[in-house]
Amino acid sequence: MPKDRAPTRIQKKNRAAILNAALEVFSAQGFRGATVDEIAATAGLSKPNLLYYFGSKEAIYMALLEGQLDTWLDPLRALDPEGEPLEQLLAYVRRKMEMSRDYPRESRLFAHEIIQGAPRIGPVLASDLRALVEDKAAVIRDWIAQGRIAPVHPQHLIFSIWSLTQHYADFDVQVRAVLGEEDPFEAGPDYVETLFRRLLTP
Amino acid sequence: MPKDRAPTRIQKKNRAAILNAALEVFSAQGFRGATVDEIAATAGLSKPNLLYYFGSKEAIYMALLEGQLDTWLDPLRALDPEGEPLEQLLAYVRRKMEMSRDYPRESRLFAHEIIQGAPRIGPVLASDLRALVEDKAAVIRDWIAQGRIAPVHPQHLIFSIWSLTQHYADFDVQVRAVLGEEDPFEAGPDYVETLFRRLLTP
DNA sequence: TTTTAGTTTGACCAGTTGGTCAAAGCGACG
DNA sequence: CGTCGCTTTGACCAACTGGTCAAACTAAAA
Repeated sequence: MPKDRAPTRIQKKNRAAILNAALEVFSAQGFRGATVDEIAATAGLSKPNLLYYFGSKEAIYMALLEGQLDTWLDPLRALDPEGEPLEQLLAYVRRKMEMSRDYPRESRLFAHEIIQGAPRIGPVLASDLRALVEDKAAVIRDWIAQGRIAPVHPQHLIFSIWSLTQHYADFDVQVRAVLGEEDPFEAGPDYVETLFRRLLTP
Repeated sequence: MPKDRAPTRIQKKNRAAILNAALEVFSAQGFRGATVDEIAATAGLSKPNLLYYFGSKEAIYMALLEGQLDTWLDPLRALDPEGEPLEQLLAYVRRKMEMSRDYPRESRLFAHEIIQGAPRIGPVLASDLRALVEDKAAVIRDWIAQGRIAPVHPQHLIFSIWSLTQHYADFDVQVRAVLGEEDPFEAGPDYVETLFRRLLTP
């Protein structure tokens, strides 16, 4: 393993390649379904070489999850208490929908982890995620109190945004199987936006 | 393995125990994460004994998926073209919500399978599921044409019902982590029903 | 061109896992 | 009670998997 100096050019390149390969494999197979060999092959490295950069399968997985967590949470963080309520919420919905379209692997990575009971990321959910959601829920409650959006349960509103948007990434095969030729992202974003507009318009 | 006669009393009991144990384990760990040993232990049998009833891990899994598929689809099948549109759709939503509360393991079993790209159940999705959804989509289109519910994309409507309701089963840990003490099924069903009522009321 | 630090790999290992098999155990019927 | 077919299991195996290690190799500083 490299010293704790500034990372080499090679280190940067290989770490990035490994994390990308790991995202590919973990998001498709889950933690247990993935093999170190497959990740190494996808990254174009030998297994021992991969383990030279990340000490264990677990270490790769954790680095990946942690690295992706912010990307995951940023759109919600961006919800602006000072903005126009409906516009803010619909922007969040739209952003999540784009992420499902453009970064489905990231979504599936978390989906795998959470369905299995979040054995590794559970604590973060109960602390960071919960705090963030509570914070934004307060904002939503204010908006409701001011009569600027229709009254809804804030947390469940957020759940519904997550579930509706991430469904298009996590259950992609099913969605496509049902739609056949039609691209899910043709009518999907409009449908979802309309849904929340009708729900939230006072 | 037993002959092809009528199943013995013991056969019935053990097959049922195995399928229940398999549901427990597969729904928590996914196909690859589950081990035959663990399923056998959960069922209270030795591994060779379990494999006496189901020839392979794959066979248990397939039997489980196929056996559960109807339970899975029945609520949608029950959507009555002759009924009152909004009432029919909300009844479907309510039913799915109850299933998420009462049978979360079944929901997670399918969630695992589909997130991984439906490697074993894919064909069924593209044939049976697609046909059923197309059938019900036609009914919904009629209702819309008659002005009895608001105009929405029928398939995406169905996706949204699936995603919203199943979210409470599949992402249970996350939902509970965010809500803390509050039971998800306290406000959840009302929230979801309101959402669809506002969306669909013409 | 040395030297040194960082990089890569073939060979190997121990634990796990799906699956087999012969032999022993057991229930029910004549 | 004895037999016959279903049931159960201990012992075992081959393949796979995460991880180790010493030795070979390479980039780049001295």
